[in-house]
Amino acid sequence: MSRQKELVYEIVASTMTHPTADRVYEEARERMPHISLGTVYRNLKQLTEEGRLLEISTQRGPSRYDANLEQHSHLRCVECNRLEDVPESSINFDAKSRFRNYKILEYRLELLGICPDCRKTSISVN
Amino acid sequence: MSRQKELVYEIVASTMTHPTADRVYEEARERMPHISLGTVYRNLKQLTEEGRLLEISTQRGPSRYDANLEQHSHLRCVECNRLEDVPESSINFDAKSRFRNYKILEYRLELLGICPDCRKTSISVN
DNA sequence: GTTTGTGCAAAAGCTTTGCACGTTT
DNA sequence: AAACGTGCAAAGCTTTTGCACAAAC
Repeated sequence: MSRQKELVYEIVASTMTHPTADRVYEEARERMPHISLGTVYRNLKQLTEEGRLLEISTQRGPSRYDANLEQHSHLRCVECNRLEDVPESSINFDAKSRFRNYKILEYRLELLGICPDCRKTSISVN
Repeated sequence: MSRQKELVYEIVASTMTHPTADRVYEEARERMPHISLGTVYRNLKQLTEEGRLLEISTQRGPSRYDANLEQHSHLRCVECNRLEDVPESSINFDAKSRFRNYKILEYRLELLGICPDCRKTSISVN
């Protein structure tokens, strides 16, 4: 585990905002000015493959990364793109193991909505 | 509604495979050889905004399009990338309208699994 | 004739990759 | 010195966009 990889992991793990690769890059440069974007992508990919991070591809924009490995869902505000965790316990879903002869490995639920802050400032949406 | 737009819609609506933009383009060219990829993208986007199509962005690869407007989920095979519909009735989910002070507009559930065909040919996965 | 949509090609956004070099063992 | 990871830059893939022209009204 190189210093760069460690830094990338630490940044994702210490952030609540599910940062994009680019955001991780920005933060990483503050502590390691010569790190490259390619290295950030490489390490994010490796960490994801090793199961230490989760890649979240939402309906819009670049992938975001998450160090919370528990099964949970995400709630994205369609206006500001903020991404929040939703714990598994809030969801009631049964076809976890098998469905239509597929072997289910995992499921991804994305809720799309307007967050409290954006609801305040938008008139039309209730 | 231009002839191109009509064709794009018709191709998506008549296909069960949730085609990508590129796939729609390939099919469209068979019937309208001078149609451009840009036009396909433009029309897919418009049709989506008009609510006549659904854009499905899966965990991997380009967006795919769906003319089935009923609330339903998708089941993607992580091996062959095949994408199948899952009817709403198979899923039990309550936080449809409000959650954590968000206004929920819609939710997206992506199931990841191995389809029957791929399970046959892969030894390790059961 | 004005509006609208098209084809084409260039650009933009996100991600991966080739390569030479530096580090680690 | 072999194996591995990096920085950099180029390339790749998906999608959007500017523009001149064509089609529709």
